[in-house]
Order: sequence, then structure tokens, then C-alpha cells
Amino acid sequence: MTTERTRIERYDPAAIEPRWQQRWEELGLYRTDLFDTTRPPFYLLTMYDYPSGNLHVGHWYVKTPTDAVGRYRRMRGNNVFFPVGFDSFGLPAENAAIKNRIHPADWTWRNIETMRRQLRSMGASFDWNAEVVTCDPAYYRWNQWLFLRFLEAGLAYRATSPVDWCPNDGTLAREQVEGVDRHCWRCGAKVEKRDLAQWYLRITKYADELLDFGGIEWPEPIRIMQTNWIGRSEGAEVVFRSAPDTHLEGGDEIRVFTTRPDTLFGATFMVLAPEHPLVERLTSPGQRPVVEAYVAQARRETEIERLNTERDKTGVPLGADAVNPVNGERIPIWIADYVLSGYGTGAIMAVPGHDERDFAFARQFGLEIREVIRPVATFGDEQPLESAYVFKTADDVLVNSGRYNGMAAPEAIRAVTAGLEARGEGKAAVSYRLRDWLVSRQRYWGTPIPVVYCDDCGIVPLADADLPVLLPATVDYAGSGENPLAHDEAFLRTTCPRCGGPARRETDTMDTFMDSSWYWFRYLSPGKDSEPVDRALVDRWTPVAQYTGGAEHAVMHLLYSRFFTKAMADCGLVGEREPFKRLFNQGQVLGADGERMSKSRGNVEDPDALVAQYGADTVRLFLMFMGPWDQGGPWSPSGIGGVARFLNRAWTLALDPHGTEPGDATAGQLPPGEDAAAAGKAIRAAAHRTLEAVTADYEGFRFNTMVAKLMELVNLLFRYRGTEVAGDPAWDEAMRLLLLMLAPAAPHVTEELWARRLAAAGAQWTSIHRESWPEVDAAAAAVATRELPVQVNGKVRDRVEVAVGLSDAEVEALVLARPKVVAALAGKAPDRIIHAGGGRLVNIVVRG
RNA sequence: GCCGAGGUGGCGGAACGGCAGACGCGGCGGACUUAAACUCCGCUGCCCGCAAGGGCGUCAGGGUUCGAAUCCCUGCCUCGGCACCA
Repeated sequence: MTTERTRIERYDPAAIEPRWQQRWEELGLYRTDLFDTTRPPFYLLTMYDYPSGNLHVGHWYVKTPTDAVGRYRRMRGNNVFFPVGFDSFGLPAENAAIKNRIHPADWTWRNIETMRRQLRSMGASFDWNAEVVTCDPAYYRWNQWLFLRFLEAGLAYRATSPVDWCPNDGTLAREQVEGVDRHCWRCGAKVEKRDLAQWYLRITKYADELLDFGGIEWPEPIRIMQTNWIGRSEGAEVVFRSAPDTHLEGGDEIRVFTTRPDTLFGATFMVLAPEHPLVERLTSPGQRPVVEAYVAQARRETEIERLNTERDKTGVPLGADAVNPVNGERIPIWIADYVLSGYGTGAIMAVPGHDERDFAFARQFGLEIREVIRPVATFGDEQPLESAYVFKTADDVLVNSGRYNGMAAPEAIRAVTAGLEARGEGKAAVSYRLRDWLVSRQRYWGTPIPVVYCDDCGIVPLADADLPVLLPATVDYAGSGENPLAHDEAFLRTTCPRCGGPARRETDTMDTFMDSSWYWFRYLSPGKDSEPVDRALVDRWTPVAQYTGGAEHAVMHLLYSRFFTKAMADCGLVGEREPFKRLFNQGQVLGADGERMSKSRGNVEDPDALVAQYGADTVRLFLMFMGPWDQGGPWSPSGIGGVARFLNRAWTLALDPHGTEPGDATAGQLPPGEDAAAAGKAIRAAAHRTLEAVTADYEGFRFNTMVAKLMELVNLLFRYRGTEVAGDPAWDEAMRLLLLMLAPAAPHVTEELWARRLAAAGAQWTSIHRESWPEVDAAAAAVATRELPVQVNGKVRDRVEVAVGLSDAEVEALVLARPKVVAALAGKAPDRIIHAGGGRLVNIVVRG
């Protein structure tokens, strides 16, 4: 016994997919001709990966919809460039090296090999010719070259300051320290502070420019995060002076930054950070022991303890006073760890009446709290302040502030600043939260920083001709996590490029975020060995038209990349000042437990088994179908069968339009009351309406509804399978559109079915991925009648099938005659009739 | 504490201020099969009702509107970011 369905060839992705992947590769289908000017360029970039050695579901979640976008853009006529590469320097390679006594390079390259294979199984249209691997000297020598340019331009410098120190990763940039508990972004270890001489990049020079997102289309939340991270505050710098005292001559300038110069009369004490350079000088002999003890304690404490806002405020007085420039008052100077050395000037004027932190401190130590700003509404009802009053609207006016009394706060901010400026005691100033980017890392597996230390000449940058500074091939970890370069004499010993005398190499390597800050430029000319970037190609192809990746890099990679582009532009290397024209942040796929996927949690999901069972096309489609792409969510493969069924049904429609299912009682019959002509119309209308909607969904990255609409079309065609219209021109047109619409998302099965169509028609084979995106036939998409919902007082009471294009009066006549409407009106006359949304709905309003 | 994104059936999720729950999973019923799996067809928000039908429904409470999941206000909850930044 055979049934209809067992006769057709089964959809077997395992047989189809590798075959087409190989064919595409042989044909070089996705090799982009960067010099082709006949089509508009479209640079499609997705964040490159760290070669951890295994591709998990998260990688698929980012890459396969991005690939669909690329394929869609190709069909729309763009010359699409979609490269891949590996962000291959970094700590995990070293950890593996220490643990397994294997060279980080071997470990890394082996992983890259595995991941290349896994990436190919996606069937994505990557241009492998452009591959970049950052741990390759052919790449990292240009990190060094760029570093030298930045050094020349004053954008790189070395400085000693307290830095964030992770026991595993060594120093960290500020962006790389996360959470209340101050842990390392990568390994999660608690971070401490150390005083070290380190290399920095001057990102703060671009603070204002980085706040300007003009000309780029980035998601609002990312722009807000970057804006907050940069943290621009406008205010004034005010000069206080130390007051003469028995131990002090007085007159030392103590500069403070404040956003509230209008509260200057309320400054009743000053606070310096414990690290402030004037602490030593200002401290009175009597206070010296307690001050020194406090400074030592602050130094010892971790940042976690210092930054804990729940904790009671601590601090000690220096035993010296300062003079308030506006009123000549002497106010005591304290040190306290709530004042940070790294922000503003590292010193504040404390206005306890109008700053919550100063208020808490004043309460703690019994210092004077003076009210200098008061809402107009409370005049005549003066109460002592219960908490700091921080507002500064036009209804908040100055009191106890000499000649500024009665002035509104916003105006007073300007007036007080102008007054200070006139007397040389201050000026308008801007302060930023953003710090310069600390790029030194005490690690082996990174780009060596190309400078040497000469006893005679000091810090000497290498000449371009001396690049690259190669990592030594042998690496001895000596069983510890310490930087092996620091005790590798063969590496260390060198000669000074300036005087020829003995010198020692810098042993710090660069933060791996340096690598990822310009890699997309290198994709355009990965083999070029005379320059880091090919200016002509960069000018034609950048900024990147569309970038995709996770939002977790909002203030790291995505900010550094913007900085690098601007810095490179200022060095004359590139023309554009923004790297990525459009950015889309897809959501994160979490483990089944709802937590972030990680090896340590053991909740990492590999798609391999699913790919083996269902094929890459089904996995791709399922990931797109799960939900909105920017949402992500916990991983659950429970719905994948539905997507697999959908592709199977499409397969069946394509190969066996005339077949029927024995289990279907109505199989082979047109819907009741429909003839062949009507059925053909309905099929064409559905196909073209689907095309219209699917096109909009691809444009808007709404892949979940895109898939849903294709499912609807397949469901509809399935109802006509085996009927007299199956296989006729309308049906065939719908099938053609279906395959074209599905091609970007499910490239293998559509290629297979397309090839069979062409073969059946006796036509020569061409790839479906070289086809153009079809045009909507508006006439075909139009429908003659529609179901009109009828509301009475906003509640749906009836639905009427009406011809499209009736006048309002005709619709009203029709609708008011309906028994259900009559019943709902209960004899009352309509008060108003609203025809909403161009005839989409009627609402009859009755009163009483 | 501040900033951002959310809260819709048993589940993932649809819905230009206009038919809430598209599409899929799961569930129920049926067909096909010796049987099962596969496949196909139908039903499936909750409550009342034999039915026709009716009522209630988008975190909670208010408001705007002929009409609110959608806009506004208040509150609660979840997730992400920042966190003594003067």
C-alpha cells in the first residue's frame, strides 16, 4: 500500500545543504567585487567573534538574520559586502595555555579552524576572502602602526595614576569594570586599585563630538547609554584659597567644579579627595596623624567599599580653612572618600543645604547647613531643612546670598559665574564623567606596544620600519598567570632606535578592544602590507551601512570604534568620522534557565543537534520566528517542529501540487461557492499581499512576522493543493513569489526548489540568490469585498461583507438594516455614525 | 536612587488610536493506518448557556476619546545599564 504522500521525494536537508554550500563556494557567489561600481555598495557588518572554539545558539541568532538582510539587499540590487573574521587575542587563550600547556596561538588557530567549519554550516553569504584574524601579525602590526600615529598626534600617552586592577586580566579600562561590586567584565573577579604607569588613549578629547549622533541611525537606548557614560555636566570652576593659619601662609588655590554656582553662599565647608595633591601641604601638625591614617585607609579600601552609597560617610578635617571667594568667609577643609580624585578637580565646595551627599556628611559631623535656595511658594512659612533641597527652577530663588537675594536660580547660575569670572575667581566650565581609555594590559596574548625604554633617551617609540614587534614564539608561563613577556629576556633586550644603546621593550600589550576598533576598515583590504587601510575602498564603502550585534558593547566596543574612527580621520587615514551608519542590536538568547549563557553555568546551547535533525534552514527560520529580533529571551527549541513542518509543506507544494492527503475529506475540492476563476484571483491576491507585507518586514527587520506571513501563504496554497487550480499560472506565480520571498531566510531549500523549477521548465540553471526581488502587482493585491465590523457604542455587534468603494451613505443604509444592529439599537436613533480608518470599521453612537 | 526596555491565552508571540489573541507550540477531536509514528482536516482566551446568544477580558487604578493593549497620569512587578560624577 502506498499513499500519495509517500511517493514524493522527502525533504532531506542533510542531502541538500552541504551540496549547495559547496556549489556556492565553487562559484564564488558571495565573493564581493569591491571595485564594482555598477551597483550601489552595501557594507553589511556583524560583530566578529572571539574564537572560543564552539559556535552556540547565540552566534546563530545574530548571524543568520543578518545574512537574510544581506541576501535581501542583494536581491534589491545592492553590491553587498558581508565579511567575517575573528577577534582572536584575549585571555581565554592564555587560560587554556596555562591549564593545558599549549601555546595560545595553537589553541586559537585550532578554534578558528573549528569555527570556520561551523560558520559554513549556517549557509551564510559570508565573503571568506576578506577574513581578518587579529592575532595574525599581518593584522596586529597595524595596531602598532596606528598606536605610533596616535602617539605622534598626542592621542596616546603614558601616565601614572590609580588604575583598576583585575587579578586575572591586570589593568582594565573603566568601561570594563561593572556592577556595584566592581567586577571584571570578562572574568567576573573583584577589581582593586593600583598605582601604575600605563598607556592611555585620549578619548576625552572627543567627548563633545561623541555626544553628537547626527547623521547616524542608532537605537535610542544605545545613544542614551553612551551619552550618560560620557556624562557631560555644565557648571563653573571656582577658585577657593587656603586661609592663613599658624601652620600655613595661605593663598593656595583650591579649584573646585560645581554645577551649582548659584549655591556658592551655601558652601559651609570644603572636601578634598584623600588623594588630592594639596592634602599634604594643608594639613595642620595637630591633624597630621588622623589625616595620614585616613589617607592610608582610603588607599587600602577597595573601590567597592568606597563607592558603597549605603555606608555612612567618613572623613577627617585637615585643620585648615579656605576662604569662600564670594563672601570672604572662612570654612573648614575636610578630606573624605566620597569625593573622587578622578572627577572634576578632585575637590568640592560642600553645600549641605542643596546637595544630598553634603547634607549627609554635614549631619554626620555636625557641620553647618545653610539654606540659600528656596521655592517662592514657601516664603512666609520658613522651616528648617529636613533634607537637601536640590531643585533649581525659575520658582526657586536665592536667599542668604548677599546681592543675589531674590534672583531665580537659573539666572543666578549665570550671574554668579559672570561675577566670579570678572574677579578672576572662577569661570564657566564643563566636566565629563568619561575618562581616557587605559589600553595597557599585562598579558602575553595581545598586540605588543611598540615602544622601548632607554636609560638615556627615556620612552622611545619604534620606527615604522621596525614593525611588527612580534610576540615571541615560545612562551613560559612559569606556572603563574603573570605576563611571560616581563621575564622573557630575549624579548626584553633590544637597542634604542634613537641612540643605539641598550634598551628594554615595553612588556604591556594592548587592550583587545584596540583590535576591534578598526577591523571593519581592514576587511576591505585584509592582505594589504603597505598600509593599514586602502583609502580609496574605505571612502567608497564606509561608513558601514548596517551593523548588527549585541547591546552589551554599548560603552565599550561601540564607543571605542567611534573614537577610533574620529582619531583615524584626524590622522588623515580615513575620511568619515563615524564608523557605522545604522546599528541594530539584536536581543540576547538566554539559557533555558533565563540566565546569560556561559560555560560555568552549564547552560550553553549548541545548535548542532538541531541542525543535524532539522537542517540549517529550519534552525535559521526558527531563530527568526521566535520573536522580535531585538528582544531575545530564554532558549527553548519546543516550537521548532512548527517551522520544520512549514518548510516541509512548502516542499510538498513545490514538488507535488496535484497530490492530495488521504486524511482530508475535502481534498481536491475548491472551497464551497468558489470557481476556478475566483480561486485564481484569491491566490494571486494572497501572494501579492504577502509580498507587500514581507517586503516591509525585511526592511524593518521584523523577521518573526515575515515568517508568519509566509506560513499563512503556504497554508492558503495548501487548501488549493490537488484542486483544479493547482499548477495553473496563478498558482505557479504564487509559488515563484513564495520561493523568492523565502530565499533570504532559508537559502538552501529555496535554491533546491528553484533548481528543480528551472529544470522542469527546461531552463538553464541560475541561482535563486542572483534573482531580483519581485514587484508587487497592486491590481492583483486588491480585493473586491471586505468584512466590515459594525460597532454600536464601541462594541462589535455585527460583521457585514461589503463591496470595496461604497459611499458612507450606502454603507450606513446597509448596516442599519442588519437585524443584529437593529436589536442593539433597541429602537433608539443613531446619534452619530463614525466611518473609521477609510472604511475599515463603522461605529454607531447612540445616547441614553 | 537615577536612566532605559518591558508586562497581552497554558507557552513563544500578533495587532497604522478602529474586529484583541495573526502565526507557531501545546491541548482536544477526527481522517489516514492492521496498529503506532508521520501526515492531513477541524476546534481551542475565560465564564454562563442544550443552543441561539450573552457577559468578562491586554499588570492594577484613574483620565482623554465615538472608540484605548496602543495616548496621558499614579502605582506595582520583571529585565538591562549606571551608581557618592559634585
